[in-house]
Order: sequence, then C-alpha cells, then structure tokens
Amino acid sequence: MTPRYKNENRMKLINETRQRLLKAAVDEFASAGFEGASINRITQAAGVAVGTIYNYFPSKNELMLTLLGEIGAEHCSYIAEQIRQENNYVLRLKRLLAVAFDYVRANPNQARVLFASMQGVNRQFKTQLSQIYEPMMQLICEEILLPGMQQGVFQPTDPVSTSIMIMTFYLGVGSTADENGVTPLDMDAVADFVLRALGVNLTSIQK
Amino acid sequence: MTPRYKNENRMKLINETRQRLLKAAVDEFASAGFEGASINRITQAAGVAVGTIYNYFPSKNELMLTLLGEIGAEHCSYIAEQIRQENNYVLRLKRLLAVAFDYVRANPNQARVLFASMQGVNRQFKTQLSQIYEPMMQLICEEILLPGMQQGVFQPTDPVSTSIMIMTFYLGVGSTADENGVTPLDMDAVADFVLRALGVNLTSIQK
Amino acid sequence: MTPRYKNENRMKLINETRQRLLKAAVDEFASAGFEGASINRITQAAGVAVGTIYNYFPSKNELMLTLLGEIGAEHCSYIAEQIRQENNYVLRLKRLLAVAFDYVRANPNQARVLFASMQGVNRQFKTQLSQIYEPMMQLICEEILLPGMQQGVFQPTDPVSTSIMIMTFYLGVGSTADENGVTPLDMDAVADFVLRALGVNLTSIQK
Amino acid sequence: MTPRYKNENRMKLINETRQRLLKAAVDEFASAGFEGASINRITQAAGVAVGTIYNYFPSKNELMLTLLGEIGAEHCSYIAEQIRQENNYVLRLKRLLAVAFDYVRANPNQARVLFASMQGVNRQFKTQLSQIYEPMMQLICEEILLPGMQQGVFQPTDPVSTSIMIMTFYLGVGSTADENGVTPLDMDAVADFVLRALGVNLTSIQK
DNA sequence: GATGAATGAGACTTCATTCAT
DNA sequence: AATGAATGAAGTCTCATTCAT
Repeated sequence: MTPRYKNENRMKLINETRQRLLKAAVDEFASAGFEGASINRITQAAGVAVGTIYNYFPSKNELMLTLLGEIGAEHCSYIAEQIRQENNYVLRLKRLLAVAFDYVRANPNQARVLFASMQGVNRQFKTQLSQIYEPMMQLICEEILLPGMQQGVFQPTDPVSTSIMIMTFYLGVGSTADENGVTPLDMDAVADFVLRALGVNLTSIQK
Repeated sequence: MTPRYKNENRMKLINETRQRLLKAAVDEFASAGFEGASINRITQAAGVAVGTIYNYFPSKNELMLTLLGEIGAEHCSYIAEQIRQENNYVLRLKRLLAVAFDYVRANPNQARVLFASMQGVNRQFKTQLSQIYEPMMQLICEEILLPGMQQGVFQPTDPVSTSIMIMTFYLGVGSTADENGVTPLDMDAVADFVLRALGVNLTSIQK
Repeated sequence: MTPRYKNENRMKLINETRQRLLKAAVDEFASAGFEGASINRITQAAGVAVGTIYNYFPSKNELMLTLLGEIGAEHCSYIAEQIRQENNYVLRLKRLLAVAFDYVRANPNQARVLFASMQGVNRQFKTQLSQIYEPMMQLICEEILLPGMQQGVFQPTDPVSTSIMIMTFYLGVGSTADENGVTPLDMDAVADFVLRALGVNLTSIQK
Repeated sequence: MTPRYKNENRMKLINETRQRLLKAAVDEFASAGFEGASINRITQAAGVAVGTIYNYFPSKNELMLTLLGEIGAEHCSYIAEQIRQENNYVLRLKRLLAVAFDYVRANPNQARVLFASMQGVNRQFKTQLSQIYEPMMQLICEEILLPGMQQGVFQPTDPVSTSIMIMTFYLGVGSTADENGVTPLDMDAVADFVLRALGVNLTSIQK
C-alpha cells in the first residue's frame, strides 16, 4: 500500500529543493544576518512557496543550525583532506592558511555566515560552531603542532591554547574579506606571521 | 532672560538621559544583535518613553552608528593613553594586549557590540568601525612597530599588514570572551605568540 | 475476477483506518476544539499520511459532522437500550442519569466533543446535534415522562419543555467533567434533584 | 517633564478605544469561538489598526481572559444586586432565573462567550470562569439556599452540590439561546422545575 | 487507497517610527 | 524635551487542502 521506496526521480527533486533552500538561506544570512534574514525572501529566492521551507526545516533557528552544521562540516573535512596531503608540518600549516584564503574566495557567503556566527551574539550558534570546529582544532593540535614540536620544527608551547590562537587568527583573517572574498592581507605575510609565532626559522626554509 | 543655573540643570538631565539610552542600547545590542534589538526594550531599560529616544537619535541605525563611534573612540583613546605610558616597544605591545583583555573584562557588552559589528554582516557598521579604529592602526604601526623595527627589537616586516594582523588578532581574541568577559586564552600565552611573530627573542627579556 | 477474500481483507483494513482516523479526530477535537484542531496532528496520531484523511472525509468540517453523527447516534442508542431494560419510570429516569455519568467516565473525549459542540458557537454543529439527539428527546418524553405522568408517578407538566430541561441538565452535568471524566457532582444528589423536580415523592421509593 | 496627570479628554478617548476593542472581541468570539476568532477582524471591527490592540492586551489569550473577567464580574454583580432586592427566598430564586433570561436576551453575545467558555475545551478559561463565578455560587448557597432551608421553605439538601446544580442548570438554559437571545424554554416552566427540585410546595405560593 | 511535498492564505505578534498632547 | 497610543508593514509559522506519484 505504502510505496516501499521512493521513486528515484522524486527523491532527486526533493533533494534539489532542499539544496536550493539551503543555498538561498546562506545568501540571505550572509547579506542580512540571522535576525535580519527573512524566510519570505529565502523561499522566494529558492523559487518555492513560503510554507515549503517548513517541510524541510522546522524553524528559522533550526534552519540556521542545520546550515551551520552542514557547511561547517564540509569546510572542516575539506581542510583536513587538503592538509593531510602534505607531510611536512611547516607546509601543513602554510597550507592550512592557504586553504582558508581559498575557501573564503570560493565561498564568500558561506564564509561570512560561518564567521559572523562564530563572532556574533547568538550563544546557541556559537556553541554549535565550536562543536563543529572541534575536529579542526584537534587536527591543528594533534596533526600539526604536537608532531611538529616533537620534530623540533616548532618551538614547544601549550598546544591547546596555541591551537585556539591559530583558529582565532584563521577566523579573524577570514572575517576581513569583503563580499567578493577579497582580503586586504597578503597570504604569505600571514603565513610568515604565524610561522614565526611558532618559532619556525623562516630563513632556513625555502618558501 | 532664562536663568543660567536652570539651563545648566536642564542640560545635565538631558545628558543623563542620553547616557542612559546609550547604555541601554549597548546592553540590548549586545544581547540581541542589531537586527534583533528592540527600541521598545531599549527605552524601557532606560526608563523613558518610546518616543523620547527619537529626540536624541533620528533612527535605530543612527543610534548604532553614534554608539559605535562613541564607544569605539573611547576604547581607542584609552588604549593610546595606556600605551604611551610605556617607552619600551616590546612592553608597549604587551600592554596593548593586556589592555585589550582588561577592556573586555571591564566592558563585556561594549566589547561584544564592537567585535560583533566589526565582523558582522552590516557594511555600514564595518566601514564606520574601520574609520574609528584607524587611529589605533596608526598607533600600532607608527608608535610601536616602526620604531621597534628601527631599534631592532622587531624583525623588519611590512608594518601596515602586520598592524592589520595584530588588530585582527586583537579582535579575534576579544571575540572569544563570554558574556562575563572571560576568555579561554591566557594573556601571557597570547603575548608570547604575538611577540614571537614579531621576531622578539623572548628569552632575552624579563617578562 | 478479484478473489472475494482479498476484497474482504481490503475492506477490513480500510475500515480500520477509518476508525483510527475517527478516534484520533475525537482526541484532537477534545483537546483543541474544532477550530484549534489540526488535520496534520490527527493524521499523525492515526499513523497515516496527511492526504489519506481526504480519502475518507472531504473536509475538516465534514469530518466533524460525520464524527458528531456517529458518536451521537451511538450514545443515543446505548442510552435507549439501557433504559428500556427498566420498566419502572422513576428508575428509568435514574438510569438515564446513571448512564450519562457512566458514559462520560468511559468516553471523556467523546463526551467533551459532544458537549462542547452542543454548547459551542458553531451553528451547523448545534443543528446537527439537535437532530441527532431528537430520538433521545422523544425517548425521554414518550417513554419516560408521558407514561410516568399517566401512571401518576410524575406530576403533570408540559412534557416537551420538561424533556428539554432534563436534556439541558444532563448536558450541563456532563460538561462539568474534567479530562478524566470525573465530575464534582454526586450522582444520587443529581438524581434526587431531578426526581423532586418531577414531583416524585422520594420518601416513598426505595433507593 | 512628565505630564503629571493625563488630559481628561485623552483618557476618555483611550478608554473608548479599549471599550470598542472589548466589544468587538465579544462579538468575534461569540461568532467564531476563541480559536476561530481573528485579531485582524476584531481590530477592523473596532476601527483601529492591527497593532493597536497590543497596546491594550498583550495577547489574544490575555484579551480573552480580561474579557471573561470583566463581563463575568459585571454579570455576577448585576445578578447579586437584583437578587438582594428581594427578601423572600423563593422569589429570590425565581428572580435569579428571570435575571438569567434577561441577561441572555439583553447581551446574547456576552452570554454566548461566557457559556461557550464555561463548557468549552480550554482549561485556562474554565478555571478563570470558575473563579469569577465563585461569588455567585456563594450567593446561591448562602443567601438563598441555606437561609431558605432554615426557614423551611426549601427541603434540606447539601447546599453546595445543590448550588452547583442550580448553576449548571442556569448555564445550560442560557446555552440553549440562539444568536438573538431567544430560548425554546418558558421561564415559568424553568422556575417551577427548579423550585420543585428544591421541595417548594408550588401550590402554596402565588406565582 | 496511500503518500507527503507543495501551496499560499491567513494566523498572531513585533517592530520602528510618528505625532498630538 | 517627554509621552505613549496609533500605525500598518513585515515578521515567522500553521493551516486545510491538492495532486502527481
């Protein structure tokens, strides 16, 4: 009686609608902030009726949380993947920063939503993001700083608070980007700044 | 014709009302964000009627801009004053960070409004803040970095982008504070991080 | 061509779904009222898809009318059956009240829907219920009051308006029940009240 | 600075608006029920903008509670006043019923809202009304039934549950009224019914 | 017959702002 | 300058109902 499995085509359409909604939500949140965002505008941009969005997300708040979760996780896993392709810890750190710049340029709206939420006023969103970026913190700590210190390429410091500072810096730099993803900072200058902070002797490595 | 003392008293009352409104606005913006803030709640918290606020600020937007201007300028001049009491450039930088932490602890709501606006989504507020923090950028650049480099205590780098990075870091660290102004970062660790990034030989200075 | 047993099975399932829907509707109407009731919640409680209910009832309004018709008729025929088992007219009346109490206790939600509709604001529902309770009015009038008056156990009064008053009282007492079907009134006190109103000499009958 | 007392004219206008809103709300609740009522329609009927009603009542729910409180109290005090003009307890009871009929005829919408709330589905409204009608219950109990029993004009019964039954009957009869306040019941028949229920020997009093 | 995504009207409520007092 | 009632647009969300599958 009940269709045992959904028609594939139907499933695809539904998923497309969901993606259109998320995309429209990112754009709206990026340009108006969470409180200033309008569900009406989001659905209009996604080309569906107002009510439709509530078939996918139970509330504006949940929409935001879902969105933060999905783009945050995507962001993290992309970074992890990129970094692990590099074995040298100094280069891993440089790549971390490079990827940050790339990401912001490639997805300026996503980045704006992430960064603004991270440094915004809503405690729930901040908590959600801390949890999502937890693996990235661990990555920095355990797959860059700790082994790098053991190898002696980084000066010994408290790895946890150093990770927080790197993350903080990463997000801060990301936040300086304008709506096209362009920042006033030169990537190499940023990398040198951080590497020096970690005690890397820059003259001894080829850039 | 009007007695002077009466005018003075009147002016004082008016100024007090204005301050109460600004204070209430800071609290509201800190807890709800700009878009989420309510003029009704602000006036209620300030103990005046809704209409009264429009005698002082022509709109919610102007209220925010004025507020950012005033607390931003106060913040900057306080920092400048503190820093100039120190002659050693390394200690100037340490004091800059110390003052940042102090400020956030002492004025958590002001700090939240400033940082959230700086990294938020509203272009107008960002522009306003960049202008306001311009003197602080110059301070870092011309009264810390440049003379420090000339003295040889800082490694030579592009002073402008280094100033931006320090500011960015400063704001980022400030943003990690919770509603009581407490951050997960230890101030000394932060100072060491930045000083190393500037090429200061930490072992050669007494902390 | 279609095997009969398959049809039978199908019919049974369909009827079960219908019953589940009606049951869920009673519960929803009882707890939220007609206007506050939600088709979504009803179908969810019944374990079917939203659309399914429209295969059984053309609209929310028709669902209510059908429901009132079915439970009202059931209520009436149950009362009639119980009463006719008694030959003494005084005892018939006592049993009428006893059955009312029993019914409310056994089916608090059905009772709530019936009573709230009867005394509610929707004219269509009131009309529907008057028609449904017409046989009960006739029962009271022709099978209790009139013969009782002829026998001299009830004082002569206008039987029609007395029937209405008894019904009114019956419904009023039912409406005092809480969600568990418990009323603040003692059944014997109620019975005595009504019997005295009908002129029965209570001291002359064994209770 | 603050106007010490409101301009009288202004106060009158504000009160008029409040009364118009309450009147419109009674009419809307009477014709659509609480859940079906529309704030938009109420404000339109009252001739004010939608938002205005929220300057007077914080929510639809509170509007209803206020309304029930005000018209319920008015109803009770009117009844009390009428009844106390009569010294004979039998006549007091007759007047109670007469006043009920009068009230329903004179204020059919108010009565409908009261009765529908009393017997409706919303627990909060029922509780509110029980509290409001508490003085009326006491009136019946202590100023009619108890002294009447002491005088021997009423048969001795439990005065509390008898009061509840009289109230129940009162409300039930009121609920039979149509939108013009006309009921199918004759007032004298109703009075006789209740008086007999209280053991009054009707043949001995001049009606 | 069963499904549930889509619809868009309409629900309540909040909002910044105005203006007569 | 201070008041706060009035405004009506716009907010989020729920709703009964439809219909392609």
